[in-house]
Amino acid sequence: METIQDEKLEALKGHRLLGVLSENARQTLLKDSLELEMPSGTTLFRQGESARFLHVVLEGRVALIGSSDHKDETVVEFFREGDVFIMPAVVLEMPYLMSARTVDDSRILLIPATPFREEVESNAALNLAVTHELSRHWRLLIRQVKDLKLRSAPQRLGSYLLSLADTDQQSGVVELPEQRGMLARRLGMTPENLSRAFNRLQDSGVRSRGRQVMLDDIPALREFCAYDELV
Amino acid sequence: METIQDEKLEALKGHRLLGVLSENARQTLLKDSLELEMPSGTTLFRQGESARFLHVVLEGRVALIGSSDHKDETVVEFFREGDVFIMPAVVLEMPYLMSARTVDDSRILLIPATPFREEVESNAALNLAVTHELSRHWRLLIRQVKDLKLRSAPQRLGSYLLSLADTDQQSGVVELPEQRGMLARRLGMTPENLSRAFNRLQDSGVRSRGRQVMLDDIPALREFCAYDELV
DNA sequence: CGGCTTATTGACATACGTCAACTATTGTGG
DNA sequence: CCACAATAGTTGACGTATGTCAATAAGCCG
Repeated sequence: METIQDEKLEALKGHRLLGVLSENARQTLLKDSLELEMPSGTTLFRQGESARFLHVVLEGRVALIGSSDHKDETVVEFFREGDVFIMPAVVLEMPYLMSARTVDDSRILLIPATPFREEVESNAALNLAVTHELSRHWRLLIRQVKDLKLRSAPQRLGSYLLSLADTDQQSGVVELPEQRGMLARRLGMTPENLSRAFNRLQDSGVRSRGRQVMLDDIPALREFCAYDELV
Repeated sequence: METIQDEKLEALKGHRLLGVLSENARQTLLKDSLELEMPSGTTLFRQGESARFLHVVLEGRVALIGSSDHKDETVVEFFREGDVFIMPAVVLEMPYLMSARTVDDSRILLIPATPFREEVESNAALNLAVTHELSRHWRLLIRQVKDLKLRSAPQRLGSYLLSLADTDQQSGVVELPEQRGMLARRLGMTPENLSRAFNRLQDSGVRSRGRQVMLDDIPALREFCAYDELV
């Protein structure tokens, strides 16, 4: 836990959100920010806590985890390097709806909620960037809801694989960015069922070895998944 | 199809989003807006079309409908009087991810996308209101994703009923705002399964006659649903 | 009142979850 | 670098929730 360094500040210049700030504003905003370096599996905050920090993934990977009765858990979404998460809770000063846990060794930037909120309120450029970011996030979730309601487990897996691939090609290789168990929960199924989903996709030219997944017939896979081009 | 009248403009003064505009700005923005009055079942736009209008429900009720292969359809969300929908597509100038259909006789205000976007970019108060609205919408969807991934069909129905009720009370009566078939799709199940979900909830004190639903034991229902207070 | 739509019920099919055993992979200390 | 433990993933057997189809019943509207 340390205050953010100048050189690291530099790297944020090109950031979707923080990059729109002036050098000065960025410095002021980040003055009280923290940078945490933590191993895979660390819990950053828990569902129900009040939103004290806006989080930015500097390195690594984070899962947002929803739980109902303290027993069942699911992964709502992953965020990776450069992604900002939990902004709606920060903007609305509401408690987190989910917990967050690193799924890789990660560096996370924590920006205190209040100064961030104040900056959004007074800085039009930042506010506009926030609007765009929130809009993108909304559309990601919409796709997920449609996925859950309209597609079977193997189709959800196939769509996910396609989202990692260059779908203009006939074939390709993708690398799973997360462990299968986590991926299963993100896709709304059990690890066992994820295995079976991989098996079912063999007919559509999907082979996997470790984290490498070979897509030998992308058109067939798209057909099978009723894959939806809209982004 | 007619240009919006002055008296109707008046009613928007108290609106979450449009109410933050100055009289002048509101007039300018709404000058080219349209007000449609249409029966239940009208399609407002289709998934994949480019976003030409921001939509505001003045009266009635609208369903956002997601479809995959032109055969299967689901309801992603309902919007009611006062709600604004499809803002992310408008802000990002992206195609709609869903279709929209009235589920009641409705009056809808259509605000042309480009002037709205320009107003957001130049008007800090509006932009801030947009940020709040997007944040609220995000959190609604998060709750839905958690629902779909963590709860059974009867639990989802129960949670939905609780969201309509005053949960501080011991019991209450709620009115279903939509037809059961539509509600079933919103909750991610078939109409047949919705019927069965109602039956299963009888043990938790739920009786329904027509659109009236009596909740006789709200604490028991909350317990059964693992209902989540976070809003 | 009759005809149309919507909701319910029953019988059945299927997808998915669960549990347990087994296998593969990863990480660690000798 | 190996051996072994710990963890993660797979497979099979089985149970359950939910979807499907068809028949019936209930609302709704002219």
